Amino acid sequence: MSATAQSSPKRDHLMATAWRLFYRDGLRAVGIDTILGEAGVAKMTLYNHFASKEELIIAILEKRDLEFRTSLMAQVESAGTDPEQRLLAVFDWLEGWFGSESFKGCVFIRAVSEYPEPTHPIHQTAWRHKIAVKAALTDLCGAAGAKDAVALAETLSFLIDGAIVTAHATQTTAPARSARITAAQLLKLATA
Amino acid sequence: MSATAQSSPKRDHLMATAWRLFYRDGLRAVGIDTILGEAGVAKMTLYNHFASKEELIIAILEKRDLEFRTSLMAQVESAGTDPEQRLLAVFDWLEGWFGSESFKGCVFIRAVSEYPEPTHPIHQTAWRHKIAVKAALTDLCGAAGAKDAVALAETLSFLIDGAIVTAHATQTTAPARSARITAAQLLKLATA
DNA sequence: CACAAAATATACAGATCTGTCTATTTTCTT
DNA sequence: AAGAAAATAGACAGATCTGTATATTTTGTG
Repeated sequence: MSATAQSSPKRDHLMATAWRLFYRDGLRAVGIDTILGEAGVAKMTLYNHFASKEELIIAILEKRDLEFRTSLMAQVESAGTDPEQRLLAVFDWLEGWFGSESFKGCVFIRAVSEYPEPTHPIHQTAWRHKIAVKAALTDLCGAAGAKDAVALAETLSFLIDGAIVTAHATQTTAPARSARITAAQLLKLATA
Repeated sequence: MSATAQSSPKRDHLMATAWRLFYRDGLRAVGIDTILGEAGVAKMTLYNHFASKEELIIAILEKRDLEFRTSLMAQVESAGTDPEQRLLAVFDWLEGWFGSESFKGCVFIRAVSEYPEPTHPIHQTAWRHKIAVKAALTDLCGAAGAKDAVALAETLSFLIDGAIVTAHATQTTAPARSARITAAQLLKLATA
């Protein structure tokens, strides 16, 4: 068995189960044995696919990053061609996410929180997601005519992360609407 | 010994040591034995002052909430009487915090992240801090003439939380400046 | 000094943690 | 069907975790 194989039914199933438990309860809170029991997979199968729990977590975070951004950009595309509507579609997407059954905040913020040392591989992997999202926002801001797209994208990133944390703790979708209204105001200011 | 005693040299020392380690490494990452070893205190002393690790964490969070808000409001007071300057002083305070030696983000966001279930006592205690800060912001927004002080305070809360997470992961103070500029813009909009 | 409260050391329980090892069985490919 | 690859069960190591029990020593106060 090659430890570098990137896909296999067992590996995928393991990652799916681990993802569900990690997201629900926390990265440190969930032990390997719990994941294996829930997935119905032998311990050696896990360690043949991943060198350690840490590498399992990193693989899951990278997978989630792709899924997250793919889903988000799909909503942006579905918003049509108007640049402002495309940017605001991000917040509509947030609203849907906040309202989903198992919503428990942002796993990347939570990973950064659980592994607070910025040099830690998990911390760095999680933060790369935020950088990628900010890059996408920068494109949308630029397309919408913002004079300083980088600055607006950073501000919207703050707004989004704050809204996510609040939506998590309060179990409401309202933060998405508040953030959307503010985003529209800020875009107007940034293009004036 | 009364388990409800609210202060004693040993108890204070234990809380100070635990706070330092919890904040540096995470709540779940730090074990009781590590705290006791670092503090040079016997295990039974801890359990005579706190019913459990969970109660120790809650006591620390409540103490930090008070210290945090006291420090923040002191900076607001030092900004004088101009309502706009008082509100913006919050962001100057953030900048100083972000630049401090041991800055590792917001322990309350991190506690919410580590205990993601909203009904968990630690989660709830941490979130009460955010509610209290938002209440203080609402006062400042109202004094500054915001038409909808509650809405502006919520938006500024998002902005602040996002800036904190970014400052943590990037180890920079710049997010405080960015957030300050945006806050000034939003205040202007909210009073127009 | 004498008494009471607080803190101590130490051992212990029982669970849990990540990761390894081995031997067997299943599954897939040719 | 035969051989290779993957997955299995299960024991095991060694550390760590929270919390308890007990007996002793220190500390503070009258």
